[in-house]
Amino acid sequence: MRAKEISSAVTKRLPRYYRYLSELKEQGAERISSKELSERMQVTASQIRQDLNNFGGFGQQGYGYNVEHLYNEIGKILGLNRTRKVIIVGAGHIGQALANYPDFEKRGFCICGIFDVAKEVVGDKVGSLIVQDMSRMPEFVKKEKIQIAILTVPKEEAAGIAKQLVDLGVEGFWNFALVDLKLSEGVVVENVHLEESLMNLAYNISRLDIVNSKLGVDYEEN
Amino acid sequence: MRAKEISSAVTKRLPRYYRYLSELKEQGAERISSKELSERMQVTASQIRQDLNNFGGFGQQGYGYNVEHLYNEIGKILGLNRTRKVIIVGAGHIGQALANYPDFEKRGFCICGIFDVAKEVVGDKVGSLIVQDMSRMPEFVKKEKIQIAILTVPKEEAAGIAKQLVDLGVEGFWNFALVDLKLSEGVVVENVHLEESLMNLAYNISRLDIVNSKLGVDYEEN
DNA sequence: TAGATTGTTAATCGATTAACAATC
DNA sequence: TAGATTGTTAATCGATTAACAATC
Repeated sequence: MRAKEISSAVTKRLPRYYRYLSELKEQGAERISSKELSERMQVTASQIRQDLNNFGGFGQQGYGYNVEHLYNEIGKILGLNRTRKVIIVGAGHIGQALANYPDFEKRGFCICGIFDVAKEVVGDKVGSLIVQDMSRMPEFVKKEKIQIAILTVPKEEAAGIAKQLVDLGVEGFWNFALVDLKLSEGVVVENVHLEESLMNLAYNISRLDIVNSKLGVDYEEN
Repeated sequence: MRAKEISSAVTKRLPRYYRYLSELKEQGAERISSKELSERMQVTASQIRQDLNNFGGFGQQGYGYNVEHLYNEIGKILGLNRTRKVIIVGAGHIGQALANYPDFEKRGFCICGIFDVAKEVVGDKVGSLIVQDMSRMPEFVKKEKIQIAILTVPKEEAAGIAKQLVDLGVEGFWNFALVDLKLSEGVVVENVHLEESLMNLAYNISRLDIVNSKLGVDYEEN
């Protein structure tokens, strides 16, 4: 495998391809052309072919792509064939909701612990887990060789906890805390900043309101 | 206000500016230059000035930007000064977690109802709300003039419910269901596709693993 | 006034789309 | 073989960065 970087513009589209292929598979489709897929996904066929060719020539001229094969290949590219050990740090509402999310295992993510500082929740059952006290986290992470941490702690705590976890060997974070974690080079952070997503919605709704209130009124091109 | 479209590459960065300005405000900063902000945010000063100038000349030569003023202006651009009525559809784990999320009000989002089909949860208290039966949703949406719906329902249900809500006057969706909603022109959809985010994390961790296992081994530039 | 920093134009860079020869 | 559709190169488009005159 070569060291060529593939742009994140491309790689961020892979999960969506994967999802559409999964649907096609369920529907019993055997093959799909970039053209037909492009119509379903509302992107250009050109983009699909370009994207896929970053990873290999999965298609065949005159035929298109074999659905099952392409699905499996993208799964491998995404690393969904491996198993990874995960803990959840922060057993608040979001942390608990994620702990109950059933599809982690399907993607190779094995949630094997959940931690919190609050005495009120320590000992509670969440999904199939028992909330443990935060003080037990370091030993657990080391012993179980935890690779990924889901951070659902207040933003003030996030940076400190993340740093500690990196020292304990954690390589990746699914970060729900509203801070930009600045960690060392070889650590992966995937942010889920719900509040920013919500503001995006607010912005787009506002713009819509303006357009609506303008309908029929002057439309100056200047 | 003119009809000029501002690219989403720009508008998606606004919430992050807003967040950094909020922090600066808390820290008591009165003014900030694009250069200093660029260092904090790890973007170029040029980009900051370009982005802001899409909306107006908020700065002053030789001085920079007034923190409080810029914060307020971006808040207005994002439409955070208005109040919007919101319902949550789907009182599963995520729906309940969001209902308990305290910061909605701060951003002008007033959660005034939560609905589900499951008899087991109807009547339960969630945050300050009582889960209502789905059958009562249409009347509620119309009477309360609900503008936004948060969709936390299974992906199979999402499209149908969204369509129904649009007919009832809903203008925007915060969509947590893993489907691409295809709705009419003037409807806003902001997706939170957690599973796709997770796959992104998986991809980046896999790449990291490959790099690590290669360290010290041959590094062919071809 | 001199120094700082913006707003804005021009240059560069990267991503998307179009086109088509290769080939199943 | 003829038709379909890929893989890939070239053209276009858009976004980012650099540069600098304007000005506080």
